[in-house]
Amino acid sequence: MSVFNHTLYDNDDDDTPLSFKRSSTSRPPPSKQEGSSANITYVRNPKAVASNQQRNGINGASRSPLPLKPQSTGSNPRPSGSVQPNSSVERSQKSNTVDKSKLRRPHVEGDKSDDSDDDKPLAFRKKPDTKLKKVDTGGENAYGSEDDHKPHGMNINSAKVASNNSTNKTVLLKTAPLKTLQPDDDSDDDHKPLVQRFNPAKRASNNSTNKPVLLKAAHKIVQSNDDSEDEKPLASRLPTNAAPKSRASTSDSEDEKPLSARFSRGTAGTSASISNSKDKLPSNNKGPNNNLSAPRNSVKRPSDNNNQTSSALKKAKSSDASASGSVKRESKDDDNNSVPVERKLTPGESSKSKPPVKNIVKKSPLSVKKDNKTFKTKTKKTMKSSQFSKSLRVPPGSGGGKKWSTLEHNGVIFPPPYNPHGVKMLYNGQPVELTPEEEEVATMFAVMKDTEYAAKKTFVDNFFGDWKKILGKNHIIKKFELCDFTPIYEWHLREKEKKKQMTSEEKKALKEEKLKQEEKYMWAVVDGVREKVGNFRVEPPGLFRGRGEHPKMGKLKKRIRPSDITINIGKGTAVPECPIEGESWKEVKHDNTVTWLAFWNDPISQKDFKYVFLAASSSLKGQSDKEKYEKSRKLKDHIHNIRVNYTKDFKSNDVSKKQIAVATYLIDKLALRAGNEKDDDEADTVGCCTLKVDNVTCVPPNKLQFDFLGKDSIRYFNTVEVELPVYNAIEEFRTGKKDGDPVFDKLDTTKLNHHLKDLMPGLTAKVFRTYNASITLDAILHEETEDGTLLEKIAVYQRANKEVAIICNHQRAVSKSHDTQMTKLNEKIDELKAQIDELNKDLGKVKRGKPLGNGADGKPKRTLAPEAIEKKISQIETKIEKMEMDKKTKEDLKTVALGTSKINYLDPRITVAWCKTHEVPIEKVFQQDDSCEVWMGNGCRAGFQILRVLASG
DNA sequence: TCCAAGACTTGCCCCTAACTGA
DNA sequence: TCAGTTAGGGGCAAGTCTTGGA
Repeated sequence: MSVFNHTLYDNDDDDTPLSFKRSSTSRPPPSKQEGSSANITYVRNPKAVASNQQRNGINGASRSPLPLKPQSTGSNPRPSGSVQPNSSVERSQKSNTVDKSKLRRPHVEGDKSDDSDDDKPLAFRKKPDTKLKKVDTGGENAYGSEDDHKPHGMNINSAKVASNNSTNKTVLLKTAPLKTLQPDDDSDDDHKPLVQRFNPAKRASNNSTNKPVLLKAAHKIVQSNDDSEDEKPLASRLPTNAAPKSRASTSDSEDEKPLSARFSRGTAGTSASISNSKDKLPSNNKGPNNNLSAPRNSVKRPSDNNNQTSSALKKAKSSDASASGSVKRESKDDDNNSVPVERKLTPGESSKSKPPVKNIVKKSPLSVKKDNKTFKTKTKKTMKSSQFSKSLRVPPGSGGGKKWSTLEHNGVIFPPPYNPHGVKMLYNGQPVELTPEEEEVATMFAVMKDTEYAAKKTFVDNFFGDWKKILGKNHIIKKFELCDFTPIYEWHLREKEKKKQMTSEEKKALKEEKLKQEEKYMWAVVDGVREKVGNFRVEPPGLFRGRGEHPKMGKLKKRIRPSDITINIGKGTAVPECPIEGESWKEVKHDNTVTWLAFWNDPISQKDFKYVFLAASSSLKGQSDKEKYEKSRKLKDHIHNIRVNYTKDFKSNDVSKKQIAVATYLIDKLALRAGNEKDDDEADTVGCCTLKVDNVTCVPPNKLQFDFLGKDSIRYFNTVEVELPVYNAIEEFRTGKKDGDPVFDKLDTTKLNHHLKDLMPGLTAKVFRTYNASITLDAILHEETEDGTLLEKIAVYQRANKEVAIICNHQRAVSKSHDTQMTKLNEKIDELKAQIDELNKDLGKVKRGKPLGNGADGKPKRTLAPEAIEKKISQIETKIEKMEMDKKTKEDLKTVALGTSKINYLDPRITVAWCKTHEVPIEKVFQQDDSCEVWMGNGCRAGFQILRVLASG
């Protein structure tokens, strides 16, 4: 049965019916969409429609409570001096302007039902009223906006935005008080995600301007003057939608630039900030992992019985006794009851005989003390601190609810023991005899010879320190400088080559053998349903590859043994047999309040754990995702009040309040992460709450330049125009502090989230990211999809996906073959152009009745009719056009990682609705997973699971 | 209330199978 | 058919956020 006919949402946790509705005037949705009320309906709700109808003017700004700040005017939104096309990348990008015409843009029609920008992605808030055609159903979209949800802050003059197209643009994020909203006010910006606050049309045309920057901490310093967009953080590229022409334009108004553009540019040019930032590396520089030629698992170890039980290992959970008993090293008697999980149920069987998955999140009356206690506490807290006390639901993953009733699995599989190769490394020019254990670690380092890690002092020092412990005090090897790992490295290369040279039959046989060994570990049975296990393989030993400037990089990750591992299994279910003879699990638990199947302490950081969970396609994960997106969707009902609230507090005399307000503003508008405190033994990265004085620069009159290393040491560099009170507040927070001091000294994520929960139950900082990402997708799809070819529609989706990735600053390293590919494309295009020139000459000759002469091969050319030659020319021109498009897409996306946002941030219901409305086969967007027998597969863990969970109900 | 443990989610890169075009 | 390209899965690091104990 088609997914579309399923009730996608039961909304049991929602007071209102799903309102991700949408209609399309141009193309009525297939009748099947209009199923029973039980079926999901992606239709705009009447209310939203009404509000849209109130819109007037092309500029959505008309409704905005606060007029957008006078940003630059004119058609050339490009901020002056913002972009400095110094880098080759930037130059190339400029030359490769995107043919935005390929992307359908919405007509500016007054029919847009919902004008509230609050419901739109930030980037779009500024957008004029590119009205999207209302879908026939007139329902609201997934994050459908309602009048009362309109944003009041961050409004950007859409007109101005529209004119923006330059790459370096500052974003004006205004927060206007709600009260200022007027019926006709176009200030949709407040309700829209940042990206959307800009003119979509412009955005569309601006794609080319957005250039990715992948700057990892580990990289080399980026030249401050380098304006290559590639070297700029994605954030800086936000909605720079400058149409090609606008690029040329010289408007200096940063205000008219899309958020993304606002960041790096204006200031980007200012090298000072760049150079100051830690380790800013050119985008070309790959992360530390680049160039790793050695297979991670290539290093093996002798199967000695080092029972290095880590006494230091901490207990996973002290209280789990509640929901489940904890049994240390359960006797093997239990094993007798075990029947291999994989044999117990086939997918088909399981679904027939087992309880519906949807029940798993229900709190079981049988839950133990812990559950009760947790629940009580939660209730108390909620009632006490939140006006939304009615919502007491325990979120999945919070540890408070029963996650399953029965759980069976076969444990984990260990990497094979190390197999010594016997190749001797050199020390001081002399071959050295190493024991297998010593050789194993030496090999771990040797295979990383051509990676960036090998050149890092921290990495080398940590490796050598740990290796020396194994070598012992009396070993001949004393100094790293005298070590020559080349022989081992060369052996490794030979092994790699051998593997490469294997015939496909040999490879296939190996693969099958591996599959055979792993099959039993791949599946678990949860409440009678066979589910895939995610990471059932225990991590092999190796050298820790921390990202950025991680102080522990290079340290030895010791081999994990059964005695390090705690197993979680259903009570009364056979305990998985320990796969290593003579050894046993550290502990066996029966905790049904958690979803992990096993865990061990992280060998690098003993206080952390490594868990074995079910795969992303499992019901548990799906349910969790569903709740995540529901929470995000609910935010739209609160976003207006939240914005009013924090806008009010910008000028509060209470510094704590003021800091919460400003931080919330930044998280809302810039999709920053919360920014938890970090230990000294972690890479020095920050998020919103942990921003340091030197991470934010005030650029008069009201711009803020952010330059910091965020998660994974990815650089966030963005210059954004903010409301004056925010600017003033940041200036105030920085006053009297020195570099390295926290900007928000009265704030941490706990306080911030506590405050957010008062505004909406379950609201935390990260929900804003999901909200803005999904609403951005929704808005772009809604506004830019028009009738057209399938390819054109998919291009719109990809563009939307890209916008989200830019908002979230999801970057990737430029692929090693990028330059080669571009060169080849250029050569091909040149070649085709030459062919056209030749054909044009031939055409002239033919028309004049002259002979064509000989071709390049020396043979006489075949005479063709003029029509035939013209047809040929036309075909080649089409080909060139396509190649130019490919080239541009490649360049545009070379540093943008689309996958992360697609998997983690985009509410799949929006995609489903869009596909359904516009007749796009879902598999064009999400890979089908046959094993799951559902149209939406692993490519979208959320989508798949949501549908699966709901379908099961 | 604070803080660390604990339990997840998010995120980037590598590898490889599948796809594409010559 | 084959080489080059793309996209998804796997791996594992690095975040967020809740819980529970002192």
